[in-house]
Amino acid sequence: MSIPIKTVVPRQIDTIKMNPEIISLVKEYFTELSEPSLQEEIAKVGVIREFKEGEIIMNFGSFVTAVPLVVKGSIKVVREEEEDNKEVLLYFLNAGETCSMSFSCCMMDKRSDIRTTAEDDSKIIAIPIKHVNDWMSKYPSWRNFVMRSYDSRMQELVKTLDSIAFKKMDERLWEYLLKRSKAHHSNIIHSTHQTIANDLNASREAISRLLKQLEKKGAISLERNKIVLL
DNA sequence: ACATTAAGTGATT
DNA sequence: AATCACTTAATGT
Repeated sequence: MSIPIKTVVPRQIDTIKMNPEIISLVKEYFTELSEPSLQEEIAKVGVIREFKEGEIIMNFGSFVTAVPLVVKGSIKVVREEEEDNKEVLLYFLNAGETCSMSFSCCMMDKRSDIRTTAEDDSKIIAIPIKHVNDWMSKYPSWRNFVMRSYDSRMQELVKTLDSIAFKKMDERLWEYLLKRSKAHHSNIIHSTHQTIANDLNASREAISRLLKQLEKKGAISLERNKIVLL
């Protein structure tokens, strides 16, 4: 049988289709981006991408080609210490948020210092970087949005910094658990003690013991691969 | 039933 | 609090 070769339909430049799904997602999760013309542009150039739980979205060293607007799920942002292969958990990105690191990477045209993985099944609107810059001068709300996400991310980082510097492991663990349950909108956390230990740069045994204490206090209950906050 | 992986324990530094 | 050297428990094949 012969299959007719499909010719590429030439696309009119001035009438790129808007993706209506993107418009409604922006309206729902990024209310700050209120200018209709901005929303339209996002709907034209944005691409919806979905990631399965555990999937690596961006690895170290790769060039950042798009800025993500997270609309569903949770994304884990991690930095690696070159020397001894250790990871530092920077933060989780949830719906309605964006990655400040990607802004700076794309504006400096730098390779990524970080790795992002889908903590949950996640969905993002990917904005190709060339627009990210254009919109900075074109749309005040976009500029504010970028600035504000820098600011809140900075605060977040300062918090984790002094958590590491001044807090004991048990407090850090508790904060970590709260953060994760919040990110998943669920008080059930699916994770091994080993993974938690890696995120907090602690040993597995230490985490196991601290979790046991929390269980005794009645704050959580433990099962294999599962922690339930009470 | 057996192998593999996760979690628990105690001793040592 | 880390590391080691186990043990025990849960799960996958």
